[in-house]
Parts: sequence; C-alpha cells; structure tokens
Amino acid sequence: MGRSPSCSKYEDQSLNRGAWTASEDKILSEYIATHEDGGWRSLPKRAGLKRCGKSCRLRWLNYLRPDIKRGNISPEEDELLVRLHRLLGNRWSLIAGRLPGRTDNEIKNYWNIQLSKRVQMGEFEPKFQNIFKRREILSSSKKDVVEKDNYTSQTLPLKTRAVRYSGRPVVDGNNNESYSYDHEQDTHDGINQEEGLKAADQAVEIDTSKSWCQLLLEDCMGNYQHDRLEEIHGFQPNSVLNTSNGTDDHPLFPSTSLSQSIILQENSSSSSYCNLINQDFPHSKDFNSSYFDSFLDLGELSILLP
DNA sequence: AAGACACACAACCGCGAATAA
DNA sequence: ATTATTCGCGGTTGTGTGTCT
Repeated sequence: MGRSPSCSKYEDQSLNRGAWTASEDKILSEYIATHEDGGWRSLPKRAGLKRCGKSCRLRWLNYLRPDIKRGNISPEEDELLVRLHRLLGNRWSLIAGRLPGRTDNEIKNYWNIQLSKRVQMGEFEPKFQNIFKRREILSSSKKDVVEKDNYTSQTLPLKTRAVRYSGRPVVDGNNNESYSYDHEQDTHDGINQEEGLKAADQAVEIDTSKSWCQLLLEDCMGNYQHDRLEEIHGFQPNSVLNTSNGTDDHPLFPSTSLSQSIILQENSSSSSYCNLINQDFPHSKDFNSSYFDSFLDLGELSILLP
C-alpha cells in the first residue's frame, strides 16, 4: 500500500477542479512571478488558490509559462517531431525538450490527433535530403593526404559509398570525374543493371564541407538542432566525449545525462551505435540498425564504450 | 434546426523515480 | 538503509467547438 495519490478525486472535495478561470490564472502567474515555481504541493495554499499542487504545476507548465510558443506547429517542427519520435518513441517530454516553446502535452496531443496518421500515410518517409546533395565528390587521391586526426568527409569512405549509389565515376583525360552509369563494373561487382540504374537515379550529392558525422546528425536530427549540437561538441570524429562524472551530454540528445564515455570512430558499423541508442533509450523499441544504415552507407560510425 | 460525430485541447490520474527526512 | 513525500511523465478522459447529415 503506497500513499494515496496527490490531487486525486479522493482528495479534498472543496478544491476546484476542471477548467481554470482567468482569475485563478492571474493568481498563479503573479505568485510564480514573485516567488519562482516549485514546491508545488504547498504552492496553492501559499498563493491562496483552491487547487491541488499538481493541478497548479500542470497549468503553469502547459499553459501559463511565458516561454510557451503559441500557434500552429510548423512543417519544420513536424519533420523534427517525426524524426525524434522515430528515435525516442513516446517519450514526450524528451521530444518536447527539443522543440523550444512546445510542451509535452501539446506534442502528445498533436501526435495522437494528427501526426501519427500522417506518418502512417507515408508523408514522412526518410528523404535523406541533407546527405544526398548534388554530385560533388572529391577525387580519391585526397585520401592519401588527409591525416587521420583531421579526418573529414572528404576522405575515401564517403566517395566510395556515394559512387556506389550513383553509378561509376568516369575519369576523362583531364582527370575530371563524371558519373555515367557503368553497367560492366556493376555486373562485375554482382549488382544488376536495374539496381544500379535505380541507385544512380537517386540524388547523390554530398556537401563535402561537412564531416559525415555532421551530415549524419543533421539528417537524423534535422538542421533545427544541429547548430546547438555543433556548438556543444563540434562533432569531430574520434572525439572523446568525457562523461565520466555522469553529467555531460549525449551527443545526439544534448540534455540527456549519461554515465558513459563515448568515442566516435570513423571505421566501424552502425550496429554498436544502435546498441548504444537502444541501451540508453530502451523504450525506443522501433529503433533498429536499418534506419541508421541508410545514413552510415556514407561513412561509418561506431561508438565504443570504455 | 437539431442531433451525431470528429477534432482539438486542457486537465486528470496513477505510477515510478527522485529526493528528503 | 529505510521510509515518506514530492515531482514528473505518459496514458487517458472530459469538454468545448466545428462540421456533417
């Protein structure tokens, strides 16, 4: 037998329930403006409200807080929300934390009422648009001059993967590459023509000014969050994110504390990465390596636990 | 015009985690 | 270390409004 739940129907019948009135809102807002929020249990008594603390907290967090963003959810927010839900599942507060000004309740309602249906209709199939940009693939000769410590997207893995998607590069007398489809080469590699042509049709254009880590994270999280991610970690491959004190951020989910060190390396598979995600976010049942493999074909990523 | 239905949003409930005593 | 208390989360319900028949 635990304690009876606070703010339940069994509690003090004299407390107001249901919709909040304007005057109640005013009292709560003014009280918090001068006393800060928190101490919800005792707040109603202190503020002179006939509400339970739980109700006050909910009203403040979901409605009265000054930084709440009003108005329709934008297409950019839609897309980010879908990406986050794909990764995190129904972890609404975590998702809402990545959508500034939106509340978990709002996100949850929005998802349940309309976004989930739109997802089912296939509106948000992964587009990989950030990774696949216009053809701009550097010569493989650059691989030899790039030091490992300065590893960037301009090294071989990106190039080879991109070529696989686009057909085969043809080098002319001036050492310029073009990407007409090379059926013979694909046959030699065991790829049939239909497959090769289909792949070649996909946009395979890479922003070579960014590391594949950046590209991966942008595509995963959307540009929306990328600036902040970069600001925090820089996103250099091989970087060690020291989380030994358990307070540093997870690279994908910046406000989430972890107690593990994470090392990003350039030459591995997605499986260990996926394992880590699933370990950290066990409720993300739908998360699997195939989703990330789509990204990781452009480079390779592993996260090694110490 | 009126009832049925769908939708959007606010609010409630119970549980587990976190924290305090 | 244990127990009591508070907080925060996610699922669910209630209610107001708009649309359709």
